[in-house]
Amino acid sequence: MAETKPSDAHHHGNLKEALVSYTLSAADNGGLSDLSVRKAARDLGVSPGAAYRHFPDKNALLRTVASLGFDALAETFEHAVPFDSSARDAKEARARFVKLALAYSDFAHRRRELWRLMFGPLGRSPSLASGRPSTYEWLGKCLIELASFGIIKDPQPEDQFFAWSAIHGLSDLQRPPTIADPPQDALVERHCAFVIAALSQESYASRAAQ
Amino acid sequence: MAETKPSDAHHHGNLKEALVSYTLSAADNGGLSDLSVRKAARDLGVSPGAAYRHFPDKNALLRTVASLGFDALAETFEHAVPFDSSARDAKEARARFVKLALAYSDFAHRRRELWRLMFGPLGRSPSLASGRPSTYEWLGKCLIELASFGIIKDPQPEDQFFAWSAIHGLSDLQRPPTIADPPQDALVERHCAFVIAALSQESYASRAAQ
DNA sequence: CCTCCAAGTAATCACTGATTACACAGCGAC
DNA sequence: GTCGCTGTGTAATCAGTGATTACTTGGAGG
Repeated sequence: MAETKPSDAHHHGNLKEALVSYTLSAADNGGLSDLSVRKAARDLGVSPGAAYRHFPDKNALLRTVASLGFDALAETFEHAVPFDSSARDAKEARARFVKLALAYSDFAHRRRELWRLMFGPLGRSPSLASGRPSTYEWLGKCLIELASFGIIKDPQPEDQFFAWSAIHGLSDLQRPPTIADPPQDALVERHCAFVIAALSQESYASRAAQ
Repeated sequence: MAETKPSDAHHHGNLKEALVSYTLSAADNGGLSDLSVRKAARDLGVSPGAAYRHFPDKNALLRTVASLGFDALAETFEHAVPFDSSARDAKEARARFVKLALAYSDFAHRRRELWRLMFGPLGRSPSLASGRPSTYEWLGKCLIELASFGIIKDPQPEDQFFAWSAIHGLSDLQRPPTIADPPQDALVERHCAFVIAALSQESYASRAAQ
């Protein structure tokens, strides 16, 4: 049970953490595609097989890193829009929503490879560890705030998903094909305005269902 | 210049095409991740090195396949919403828009690995060959139709990009985290309604700019 | 007919993911 | 203390991979 002990234990110390942070920094330096377990071990001054004491295979390592990616994203959210605080007026509610979207889009842009890993076939572990609220919950909170000031109607689950989709899609595509290098922040703000516009309408759902 | 000749030439014949279609079918059978040039060559009854006469490296093959993916997507569009026909009334314009979104989302769902390849780091070649209109142009046409019946306002480039983002994000995420197995078509329709709602508002852009 | 060149082969390099048998430190039990 | 056990790392090895090279082949064109 010495796994949680962060000091150097006997041979290398905390290899597991070292491998993870190595991979993480590889992702942030554009070197994820040519990351190999062996190179990581080499750079960490350890034999190739050692890594397999901590991860059953390479994908397990990548999955762990993807999971940490979600933690990092939550941290970004927390910095941009503290989860425990609340907007005091309509303008601030709007601003918080935009800030959240900006944080998401920025993350996707700055940490592209990590982001791809997170939403690639190895990621997708819904909410994951760390006790932090998930993107989805964070977004939900912002929407409820917007609703509380009458900016949008009461958010249903599908509204929340729509908002997420729109922001996620924007972050994935990053730029319209027709414009080379758009002012990123303005683009995100514009999209937020669209989302708010959509969610401020009377319920299409009930109208269509009848 | 025998490269365009589709008949069997002398040794294997059209290896290039065979490699491409092998890769394509691998992608459609969930075997893209363990595709290897050697295995492809083996299954095609050819030596490993032969492939490198036709593609400088593995990524080049994958890029070609990604490009074909965009062609296939355009074909799907053409089947769902023929590019040369037009809606005759508002209802049909709406229906065409929904059909386009459904085609997009269906493609992302049914041919997931190919789709991931297309929008992954190897894809992204904007519009590509085959002379077909791109997704972006197709969408633009649908929006213009919607506008022509007064359903939305005149589509600006940013409107078009917003619509694409929303549909793309939906297709990438596929389902809200809270719902296990949503009725896919209804979900897409709902999203389309949201997009239309957003684009039917007076221009937020000009209002914000002033 | 003969030459030339696209298209394939065989052999090889460096490297990778993964498994196995082994070594060794430090801990608690006795 | 020493015995043994478990966690952690090593060394060696296997099968498979992307890629390159030198060599062969077979059909089309002069």
